[in-house]
Amino acid sequence: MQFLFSNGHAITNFPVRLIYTIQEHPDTPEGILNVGVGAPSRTFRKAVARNRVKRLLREGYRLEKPAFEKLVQIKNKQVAVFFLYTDLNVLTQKEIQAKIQLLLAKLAVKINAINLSNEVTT
RNA sequence: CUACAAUCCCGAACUAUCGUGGCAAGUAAUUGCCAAGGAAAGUCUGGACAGCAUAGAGUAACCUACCGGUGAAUAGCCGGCGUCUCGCAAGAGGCAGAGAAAGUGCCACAGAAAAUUACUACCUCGCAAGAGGAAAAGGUGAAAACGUGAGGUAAGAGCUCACGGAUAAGUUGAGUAAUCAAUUUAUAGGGUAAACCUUGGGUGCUGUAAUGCCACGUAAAGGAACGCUUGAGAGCUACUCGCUCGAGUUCCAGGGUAGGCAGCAAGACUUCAGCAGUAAUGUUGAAGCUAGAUAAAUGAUAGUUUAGAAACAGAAUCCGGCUUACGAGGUUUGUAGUUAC
RNA sequence: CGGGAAGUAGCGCAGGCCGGUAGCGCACUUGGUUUGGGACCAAGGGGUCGCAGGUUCGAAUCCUGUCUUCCCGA
Repeated sequence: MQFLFSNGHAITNFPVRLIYTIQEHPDTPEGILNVGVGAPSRTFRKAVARNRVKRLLREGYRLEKPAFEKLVQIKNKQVAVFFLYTDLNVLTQKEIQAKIQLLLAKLAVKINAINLSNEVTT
């Protein structure tokens, strides 16, 4: 967690903010994908609202998961991703899903780019 | 009928697809079962449970305050007594409901005076100034030394008497008791104890990140101060005395770890029915097993039912109570308005 | 899970222990000063003390409950 937040890069599609790190797969039995979701207690004071936002983010990721997971597997990377919700107004499930889809597409582009540059240097 | 306030009930169900946490079975794939609330909230309280302490004395601090019952316990609940407010009444609601006759303090402004009072007025003496008596009348104030009438007196006064009211103590009767009724005696002291305080009763301290066990790792090194029987420091948990232990203690800079298991889910348990009790509640029988995570689990989509599905809101050791928040519909009660008879 | 503090004028704070008159600074309004503005001088307006209930003759102050905000320990 600490490594992710201090060294990770961020992409924002308001109000969803995605923080990520990409590393070579270390050949450990740990998973290749580590995912978390968060809603700050400073914006959402009530526990019910925090849970609601986290569930929506989780659901949105779940629906977009299969394609993204396949890509990471092919490229043989270890990716850590954290979704943060930064606005007070809660959007509907469909809007959040669309935003997450866009974010993951951007991230996929970055993963491909890293792979290419690595191939060039080697 | 409408609006508002209070009161109690309820806090959606089902199907399909995908997904989350736990438990059980299985080598595994997988399958089956269970999965937030009436307040889970606030943390205002009472306990359970756990650890530490448990020679003693004194002081302080805190809590509590009509009676009986209930219950593990309580500042809860039920019933009663007293008292206050509202009301014509019936009745409804509130009460921190011991002591002001142990002591100290305070009572703005007004008023002569705010507690052993005397301005005007009254009476006696005196030409007057003044001295003495008395506390009825006036006015001020939230509050001015029991109220009415008669006697009495220089004028007056519970000074005396009659009736009535208040407080305290005693006796008799009713009641488990608080208390009530009757009666006798005494008293005349204004309020404030949610001012200090006094009296009766009670209270060890800390909290599940408690606590126990397992695993892993470092620095058992360095610097400073005090001390080693001429006693540093520690314990008896706020303090003092006293008692006991006692050779290390405290600080600085720096280093290491931040994992797991138990605690932790069958209980003052839930539902239904009977019985006892005015009630709170108790008891008997039957049936049931009903969350257990550790960044922290219940969601998404589509459809059906329904008059409607919208509010407040998410367990973290567990129970009892209190308080606060809350949609729609319904129950009961009150207030206001309108319409009809 | 446990402990504590605050709420008073548009803003920042006193007053609270020991009850009776709510005040200070900045800001605001008016007037003066200046050619004009700022600064300065003088005068003035504005709050019923977070909310509800109680004690008292009387409550910002005392007591109880409640709401909101903030801080601390592990």
